Formats: sequence, C-alpha cells, structure tokens
Amino acid sequence: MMPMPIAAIQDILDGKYAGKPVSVRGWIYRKRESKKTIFLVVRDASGIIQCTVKTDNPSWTQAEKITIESSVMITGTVKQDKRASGGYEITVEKLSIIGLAETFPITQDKSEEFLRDVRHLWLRSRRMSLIMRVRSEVLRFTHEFFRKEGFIEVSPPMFISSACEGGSTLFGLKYFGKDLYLTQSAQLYLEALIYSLEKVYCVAPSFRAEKSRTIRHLTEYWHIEPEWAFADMDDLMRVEEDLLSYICQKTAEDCKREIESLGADISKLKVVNTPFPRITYTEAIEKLTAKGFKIKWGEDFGYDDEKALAEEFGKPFFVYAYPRQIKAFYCKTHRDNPDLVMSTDMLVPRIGEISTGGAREDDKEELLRRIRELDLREEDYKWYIDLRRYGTVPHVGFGLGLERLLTWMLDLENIIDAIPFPRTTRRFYP
RNA sequence: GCCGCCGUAGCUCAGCUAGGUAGAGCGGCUGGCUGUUAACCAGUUGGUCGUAGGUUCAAGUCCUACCGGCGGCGCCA
Repeated sequence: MMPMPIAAIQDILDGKYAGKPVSVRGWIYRKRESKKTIFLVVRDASGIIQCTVKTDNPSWTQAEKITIESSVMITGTVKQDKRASGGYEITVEKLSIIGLAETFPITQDKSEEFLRDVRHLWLRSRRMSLIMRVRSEVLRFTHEFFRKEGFIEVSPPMFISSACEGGSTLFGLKYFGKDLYLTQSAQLYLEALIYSLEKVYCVAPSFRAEKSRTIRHLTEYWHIEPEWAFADMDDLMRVEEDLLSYICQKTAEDCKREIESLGADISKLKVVNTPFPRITYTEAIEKLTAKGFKIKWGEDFGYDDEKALAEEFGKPFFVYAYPRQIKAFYCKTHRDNPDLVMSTDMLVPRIGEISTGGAREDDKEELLRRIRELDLREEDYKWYIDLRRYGTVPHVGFGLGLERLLTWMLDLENIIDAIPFPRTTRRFYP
C-alpha cells in the first residue's frame, strides 16, 4: 500500500477530501460507544473531526481500548454526513495507537484552580490554543511593523547589575557569588544601542517582584520596547499609535475565526484608528475632579481613576506631560516647565495602563540633577551617564506589555491566559 | 505591604447556621443500547474532610495557629 499523505483536519472539514481516502494524526478528543459503532472525535492542530469504527472492522479492538487524549494515526475514507458535527466524518479503515493515554484528569466541571494546576495539559484546550495562535500573530505584526519602519531588532541582557528604576521590584539572584538582578526593562540598554543603530526594538521578558494580586499582573511578562534617536514626544506618540492600530487592524483581519471562537468583541479592534485621543495629565486631573474623584494635581492615578478615564474614551488613548515627582529619573524635563516631564502612558478600557514611554533626559547635568534629587547612587548609572557624555541626542522610547495588550484585545478575564506558563506571585508551576 | 474569600472522593460540590461517626453528580470499572454529538440506561468503585493543636462523652462542623490557593487595593506594563 502506498503511504498516504497526512491531511490537516481543517482541510477535510473545508471539503477538500470529500469521498477520498485520507490519513490524519492527532489526539482523541471524545469517544462515544454503542453496540455496533464507536465514534472517535480526533483533534489535530487545525481542527476536530468525527471518525467511525464499525464492529466488522479489524481496528474494532483497538478502538475499544483507546482512551481520551491518546495519540493516533487514522486511515480511512472521508464521507459527507449531516450527522457528524463538522459535516464530514472519516470511516476508519485502519487505526494505529501511537501513545495510549492514561485517564485524562481534565473532564467537565473544571475549577480555575485545578486548571492552573494542570496547565501543561489545559494548554491542549481549544480556548488556550486559539489564544496562543493570536499571540503568535500579534508578535508577527509587531515585528512586521518595526521592520517596515526601519527598526533593528536587538537582544538586551536579562542579568543586570544595577537598578533601572526602583530597586524594590527587582528579583535578586546569586551570580557566581555576586548579587545580580533580573531585568525589569531593556530601556537603558536600548538607549546605548541607538548611538549606532538609531532605531532599535526588542521583544523580551521583563521580571517584576511586585506583590500584586490582580488579574493584570504577571511577575514575568513580555515587553515590546522600541527606542530611537532624533525624536520627540510627537514622534513617540505617532509611532506608538501606528503600532497599535497596525496590530489591531491586522489581527481583526487575519484572526477573525479565532476571535469569534473566543467570543471576543472584534469591533473594538476595528475602530482602533489613528490619531488616538491625547490628553495631558493636567486635563485628566480636571476631568476626574469634575466627575467627583478626590485626586489632586501631583498624585499618580489609581486604577479606578484610569478606569474612569478609559471608559470615557472607550478605546486606547494617551495621557502625557506628567508631574516630575511621580516619574522615573530618566524622564526628560519640559524645558519651559520644570514641574513636568515628557512621559506618556497609553490606557485602554478595563485594563488601564498597557504602555509607558517618553523622551529620555539627554542633558548630562539635568540627568545628574535628577539622580541626586531621587537619592539614587550615581556610580550605579556610570555607563548610562556616559551615553550623555559622548554625542548625546534627543531620543524617545516606550514599553508595551504584550500580555496586557492581549488581555484587552481578546477580552480575557485574567492576564494569565495570555501566556502559556504564567508566573504570578503565588504560582510558578508547571 | 494592607484587606476579603476559599480548602470535603481523580474532578465539581452539598453537609457547617443549630457538634452525633461521610453524601450527590461527573470520571473510572462492569453490563446494556440500531448513528452518537459533553451520548444514554443500570450497577459498581472511590475519602487521614489542607496540617497541627485545643474545647467536648463526641469535631468535616466550634476555637487558635500554620500551610496552600483565589481576588480587591497599593505599585506597575
């Protein structure tokens, strides 16, 4: 017998093999038995299809002993049949068990807690595989966008020797007896790279030791970070909104089937067009005060403040020009108003902040003043200060949380589903 | 860091208010069933009630501590 090419189940469901012999391989998704027929629903990466085995078939004994999640290779004939849920089924001629599964622990009535315990198995679910497909596409669109705009992809270090922002949220580790940390942003390293490459970006993990117990925090998340030279705040917000609308438009177009299967609202992606609404921090405070919020100028927004602002816009928007005292040392001060720094957050409904960016302080003396003002140790930032010493240049950059973006795009209830193996304060297994 | 909730069979839960010696559904197993759609029907299997103390004649139930988990705030992307 000639070896038969392996068919993707989705192609069979699309009618490409009607009446023809095929082979499929995959895993047993459901098994239903009656006296004369065994129905095996088989899942591969592309879809699921029902296969039927009759008593007179030599594979009957194999079919009888097969279990849910066993891996199989099936050869048979495709039959159009209204009784099969996809419209097509395979009449089995040969069933080979590749790996017989023990009783699969995931059945019905699954609790969140249990599914997190068996995450390595739950990833097989239709829901998780749909999310992972969209995640992959969003990453592809991100790379496409930056390449198109002339950015060079670079690889920052994960081990770092000094604090980038506040030291309290860094994970420490022993490095041949020395104290090191896991990076919480590639920004400072990207800044060093713009002096040769001008426009750079990376997609890399960031680690944060924040003891946050919310549906929008991970201790390990993937950070999309560009940084580029000869640019100002206007350039920054323009590139950022272009990226977001590119990702949203392309995803709405190319992942329609996945988004619909996930039950997410595709229309909110389609309305993400440039330019985005932009308001200053001061305007945001005025809006909130008018709504009766207690926040005062100079205080940072709480989650409720962000939510109230985001609901008003109903789509991504920028808040910019923040008070100096609530932003990091590297933020560039407005030359005409030293109380303000050139920093911007992008906010979306329900999630709040998904990105922070801004112009970086490019004047050595101003930077040193800020380092002293915040009681940071100058020696920790020696190489960073050096960058202002040799051909300093106005530059900007931002960091976008990939999982927060996906949580918003796909209406996920919890950020943990935006990454296959989530790490949170209390969970790091599997 | 602060606050709230949860922990009983492989899984989902009831039992706790009012202390009296462990229940159901799903799964597994066995049998039945003329094509099922999370199949159905019958039977059966299955438990140191998170851990350790305490109160009591008696604790899954009341009390204390601890452990594990989930969420809210703060912080952040």
